[in-house]
Amino acid sequence: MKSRRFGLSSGSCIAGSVAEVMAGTAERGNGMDDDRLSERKKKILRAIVDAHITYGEPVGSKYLSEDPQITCSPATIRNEMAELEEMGYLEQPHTSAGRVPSELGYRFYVDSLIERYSATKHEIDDLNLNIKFKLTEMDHILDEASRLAASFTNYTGIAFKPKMPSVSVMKFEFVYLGERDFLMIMLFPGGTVKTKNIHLGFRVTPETVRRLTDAMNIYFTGVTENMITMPLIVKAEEYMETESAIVHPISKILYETMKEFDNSDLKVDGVNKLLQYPEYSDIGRLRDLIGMFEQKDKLLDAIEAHDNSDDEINVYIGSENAVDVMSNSTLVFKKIRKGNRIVGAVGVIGPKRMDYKKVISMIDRLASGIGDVVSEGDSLPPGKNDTK
Amino acid sequence: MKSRRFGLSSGSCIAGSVAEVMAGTAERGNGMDDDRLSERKKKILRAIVDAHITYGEPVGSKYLSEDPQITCSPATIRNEMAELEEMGYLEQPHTSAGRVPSELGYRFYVDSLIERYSATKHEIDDLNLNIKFKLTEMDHILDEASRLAASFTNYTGIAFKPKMPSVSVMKFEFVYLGERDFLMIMLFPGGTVKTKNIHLGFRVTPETVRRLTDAMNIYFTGVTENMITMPLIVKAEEYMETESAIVHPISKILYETMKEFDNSDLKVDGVNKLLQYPEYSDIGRLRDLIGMFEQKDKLLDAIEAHDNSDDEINVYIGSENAVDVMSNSTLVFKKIRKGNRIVGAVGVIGPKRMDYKKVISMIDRLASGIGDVVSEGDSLPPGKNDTK
DNA sequence: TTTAGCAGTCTAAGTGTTTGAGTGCTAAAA
DNA sequence: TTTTAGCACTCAAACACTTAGACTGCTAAA
Repeated sequence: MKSRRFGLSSGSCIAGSVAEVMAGTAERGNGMDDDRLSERKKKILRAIVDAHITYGEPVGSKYLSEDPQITCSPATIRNEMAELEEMGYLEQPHTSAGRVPSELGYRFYVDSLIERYSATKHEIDDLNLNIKFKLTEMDHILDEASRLAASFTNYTGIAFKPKMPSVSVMKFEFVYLGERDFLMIMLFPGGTVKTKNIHLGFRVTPETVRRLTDAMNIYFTGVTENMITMPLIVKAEEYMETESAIVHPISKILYETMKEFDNSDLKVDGVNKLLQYPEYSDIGRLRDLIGMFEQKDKLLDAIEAHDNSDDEINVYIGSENAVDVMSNSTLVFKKIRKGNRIVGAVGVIGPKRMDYKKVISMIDRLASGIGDVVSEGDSLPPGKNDTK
Repeated sequence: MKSRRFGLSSGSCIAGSVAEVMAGTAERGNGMDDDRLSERKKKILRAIVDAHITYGEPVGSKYLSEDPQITCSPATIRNEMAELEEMGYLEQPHTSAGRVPSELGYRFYVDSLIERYSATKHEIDDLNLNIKFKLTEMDHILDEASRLAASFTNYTGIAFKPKMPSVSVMKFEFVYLGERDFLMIMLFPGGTVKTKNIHLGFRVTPETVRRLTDAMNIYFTGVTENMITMPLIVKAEEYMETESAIVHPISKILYETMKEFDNSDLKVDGVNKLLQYPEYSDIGRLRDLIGMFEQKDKLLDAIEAHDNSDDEINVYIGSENAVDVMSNSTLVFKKIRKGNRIVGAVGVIGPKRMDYKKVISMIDRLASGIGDVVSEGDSLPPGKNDTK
């Protein structure tokens, strides 16, 4: 009965041809030297990782021997597996179980695979379409990015916005609504628009609001958060002459609005996707992980900590993650570049037994795609006519 | 060992004095006649519901006999419980277990309790503060409402926006950004502001944009979705004279924006809260329920279906819900009124064994509080100075 | 160096037993 | 008539025990 578990995919060994030279050297400096592995060992290791990713259960020698790519007998495979285990690539949950990839095993798999998977044309089109369609204003990028990541990979999606300490308003606009109410519109670089409803304790005329527009555009455009000083406010007040009282509340709101950029932020979407994986069928463990999504600081730290400068996909497997509730999960993310600035990151969290091929490819494209969309107009709003 | 399970709260019987006359008649017309219940039966039933809500396990006669409110012996309690079971208020998971409230039992409890719980002062203040602070623009009301509901009750929060078929723009505003780019700002009644980035295939001057502002304000304010007709567009085009080409894309965006109001929408927050309840420790069941949150239509139907006209809290216990994956859960929600229009609903979903006292009180206040905030300016934006 | 065969290990599943919480019933007490 | 004490009964949960079978590692032959 148990042997049926892998029966569905007798050809589930990695599709590619003979393993080429590995992609670069291993990133995380454990000095992993995959030259130590014979071709046959590599083949077996990959087959094990593949099978385990697909079925989630330990992989035995008998099953492997049925793989057309592997030509030797179960006994030989057992010998090889014993050596792989000794070398740290495999683990055995218990004596009479098959083997499971260790974190080092996954790492080998990921490193040797990272540069040569390509998604299907359909997937690419779908993804690009979604990026174009959904992501047009910075405001919602995080939301949509995490949602896309979740829906395209079937793991929990995360999207991260770092601190952006020195934003400044490109242009102010005010709309008079009534005696005590008007609308304050701030345009930021990159197409972000923030709108605030202002309700005053005193009356203003449309003319005052018009002059306020001038004053703000003269004195407060290009001004970053910590450049809002008393002298500047006084200047604006002088400009407003008798209506100087309006400057103070407005500058306060401006300050608060700019402060919103100064916090890093993290969106998580598709937590429920994890429910389908038996790894998280232990409610306690699931709760721990989800608890971490709630106090997002930890995850933020985890992402910000791994600030290696390269632009590549980051894959942190199990205990490679600093946070210990993630020691049974994998975090994959990639930074989003806009020109040469990092404006965020997007990725997924899932079981160590993650479909790395797909995830890496998807997150790679997603991050690049978002970067492209966001960069489209660096000083002008991006987007086609179908915006919001 | 098992007797310890209720040991923590020997006084967990309902705090109130002798049960008063029940609040109104039972809503759902099964003709439940609680005059059939003696005072003692009521007391026992309440104690059972209370204990079960707190500890989540069947309640036995011995435990009840320790309740200072209940003066008779376990044997008598057993007799009473047997009768309550016969009358349908209690159920027995198996012969040698204690009793658990049936749905009818919960219903009795809810109906007899619904009018006389009051939250602590601290809770009320906290809730009001949060409503004031967080909810100022219609755009984010759903998000925040579901989040508040979840965080104040510790169950999954939901917030619902019905179709609003006949909204119209109060005022248009355009901001010129560059040769091909400008910003379209639409003010809707109730303080909702929608901003769209427009990127044109041709060039425009600031003057064109200014005239467009006039044209739109003349012809398209107060116009509902299905009133955008060709004749109206032609009129606006005539007004724009040589720059008439701009009218078509703008009116299309207007139409699309107004259509956004014409869909009902549902936000769910705090799904993970359910993890803490043993009722959902069965991953399969949890998955079913969460699956329903994903295809929100069902839940929308469930809420829209229960369209009884009263303004009271709606409590749907177990199979009272139309959707069958919810047959083990309770849905509590209340509609949000703005003046005399229903603008949404807010509520929670949790186990049948829900802390009804707290939930009912909280949702009641939350819905009213949101209604108040939203109503503040019916034709003007609401909110104090600290908006967004 | 590879392979077949075999003994050994260990989990998962199934079975039987025990424990105790809780009931319903009966007969005595109030 | 109502309440209570006592007792026999039931059943789920916990535990111990057995069995089946999926693997392995080892050995000796190919």
